[in-house]
Amino acid sequence: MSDLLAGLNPDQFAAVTLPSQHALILAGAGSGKTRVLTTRIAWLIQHGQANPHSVLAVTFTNKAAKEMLTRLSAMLPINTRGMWIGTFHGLCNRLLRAHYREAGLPQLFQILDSGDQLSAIKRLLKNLGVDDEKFPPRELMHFINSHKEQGIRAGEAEAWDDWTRRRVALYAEYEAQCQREGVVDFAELLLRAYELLNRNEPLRRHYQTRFSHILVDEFQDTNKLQYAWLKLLAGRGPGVLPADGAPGALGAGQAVVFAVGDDDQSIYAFRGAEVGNMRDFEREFGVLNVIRLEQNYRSHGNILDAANALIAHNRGRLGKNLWTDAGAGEPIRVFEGFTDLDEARFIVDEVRELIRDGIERDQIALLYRSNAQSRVLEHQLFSAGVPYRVHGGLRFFERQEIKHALAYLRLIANADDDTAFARVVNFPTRGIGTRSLEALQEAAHRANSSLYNAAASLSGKAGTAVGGFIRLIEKLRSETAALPLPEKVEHIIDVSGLRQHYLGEKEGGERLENLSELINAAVSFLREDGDRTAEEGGEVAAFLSHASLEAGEHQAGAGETAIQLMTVHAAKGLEFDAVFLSGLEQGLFPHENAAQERDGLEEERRLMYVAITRARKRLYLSWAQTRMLHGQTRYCAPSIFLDELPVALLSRITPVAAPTLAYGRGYGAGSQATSQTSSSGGYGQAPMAADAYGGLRIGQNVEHSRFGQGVIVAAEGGGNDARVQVNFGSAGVKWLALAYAKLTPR
DNA sequence: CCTCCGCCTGTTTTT
DNA sequence: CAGGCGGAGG
Repeated sequence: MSDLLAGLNPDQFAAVTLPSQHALILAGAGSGKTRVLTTRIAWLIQHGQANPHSVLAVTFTNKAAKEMLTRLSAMLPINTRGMWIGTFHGLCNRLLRAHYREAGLPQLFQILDSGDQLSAIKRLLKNLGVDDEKFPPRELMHFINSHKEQGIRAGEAEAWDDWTRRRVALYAEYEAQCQREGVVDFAELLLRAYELLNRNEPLRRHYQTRFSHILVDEFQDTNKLQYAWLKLLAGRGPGVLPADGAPGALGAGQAVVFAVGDDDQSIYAFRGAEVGNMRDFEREFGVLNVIRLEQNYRSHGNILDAANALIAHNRGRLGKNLWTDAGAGEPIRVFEGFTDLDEARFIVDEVRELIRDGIERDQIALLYRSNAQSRVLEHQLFSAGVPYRVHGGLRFFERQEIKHALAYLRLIANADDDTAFARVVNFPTRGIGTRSLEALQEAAHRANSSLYNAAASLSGKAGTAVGGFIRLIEKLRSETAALPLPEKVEHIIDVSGLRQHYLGEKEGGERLENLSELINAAVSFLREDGDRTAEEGGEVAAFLSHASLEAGEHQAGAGETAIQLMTVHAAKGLEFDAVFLSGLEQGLFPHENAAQERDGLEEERRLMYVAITRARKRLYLSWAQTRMLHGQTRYCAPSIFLDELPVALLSRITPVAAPTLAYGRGYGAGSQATSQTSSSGGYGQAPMAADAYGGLRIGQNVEHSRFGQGVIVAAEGGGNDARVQVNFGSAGVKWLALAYAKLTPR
């Protein structure tokens, strides 16, 4: 226990052992952030400055929270259960479950994930007869969520035009619908918890007194509401500032806030994150201690130098320069492909080479800006027989068969949950079509009741299909009432007809497996989080929260080790021995849509910074002169980010064209870097890649989409600047840059 | 009620 | 190019 601090560098040591004052830790990529955070908690407890009960630590992802708990229990012989360590959403859920009455919610309120929220909005628009052309559900959802994330209720929202006035009205209707159904969306979870504490003084006092230390991970990703929530809990909210207000002074019922973040890794502005919270925090809390963790334990020097040089182009940074004593390492390899296919082939060739050299497959990552780019890479990996795993995409608890099964569970727990009702009232089909559903909606709307209640009172008449459904739900409710959770789930899958339905489906095999997996998930939930069930209103409610709040990434990906494919966003927080970053083209990375946004380019640059700093030993950057996008060929210029990297750190390993072409030399801009070329043959110095530019050479007949047939008469330049002179006969003689013009050999 | 066809629209994503 | 969604037809 006493060696808690062993092995910490001076800055880490200083951060961990800070006196009980607000602190901001600027933790660079790979600087041991999580370690500092957890050791700080352990140190506070060990030194009697806090007890486990009085610590609140908040993260953004379940993974980070879990990691913190694991490390903490390895450091201290304490029971981490019951400690308030979790995600913003998880902790708010906990708060609302404990005080559901005060928060104005039913005990078994359900959490809507984004898919549920979208269907709830669609249903609302339909009920109100609103034209969804004029009010696209997705847009409305964004409108509502961004208001909630700013802490703005429908009643307080500003409207400056008719359209917005209407949207505000719909926001209000949506709030009413959720309230009636007893459901809460993600943003609502935070806003409700905030309002609960803000309005209920005794409760606020209670928690302010209870938590003496608040620790925040990834502070740069907090939005306005999350920051306000933190201020409230820390006793810094409106009306609770100490009378003297001295900087850094702590009044009674105030907590010490220890915030860890990296402004250079702020990549979620598009969903409301405010980097400005870091500056505000420093000012509003009178932070006396700002500590920079700049020693990087992850990457070799060249990689770090590149990252530093790149991010230096951003303005208004808090300032930080990463360094390492690991040595310069290899140069960064830059590859320029003729097409996206060339690029993918190169990457897969290199990957195989790395594997042959003994690098573990799961230590190799293929990163890209947008998901659409994974396709070519996947195709090449597949043909080469290299096992790979794509991150992102559909998660376990988001699969339709899982959502269906859970909807039955939800409906049994809370009959007012119209989202759940609408999802399964006719699934598996039981003859309840659009007509009957519309009648139900109508009746429910008129009686201001839930669909379920409307259905129950309507179906009294005859042996209708709707009546059958109601009886099914009643039957399920009574039959499963006494069963433990996993058996409940199993019984529901059987009796609802879901199993039968998927048995009869051609492609139903995987879905059936997933349904069995759901039963397993219920078993392991009870085993791992069984202690949560009491405070959250029983097994079912706790399991349903778990399903909504933890999408269940861990369910997939077991088995053999594989190459990791993911977006740069998804790679944040991870590290790999070798990283390939592809698609470094203007319009793709930086993405063209970013240009429209305020400081969009800077956010893209931070994204690039995140990508670079994922690599430990080897980093590849690549781009393609032409790329298939949306079904047509795009001519691409290299990303400006490539120009922002010091040439001396780079080694160009672009295929050299046939010797007959003049531009076949001089790619290695960095002199000593050039000597270290790719380990796989075929690229680099040897002139063997004659067809790398599609077999172009002087005298070659080519075709151009606008100028028609022609013949290459001269060539000059290299890399991005490679140009050829083509005689198009009647269309004239033209110089064409290979980076832009598409020439097909004939 | 289900299925098929054609249109349309394509960032990033955790909770 | 592709997948998702909505409308029309069986």
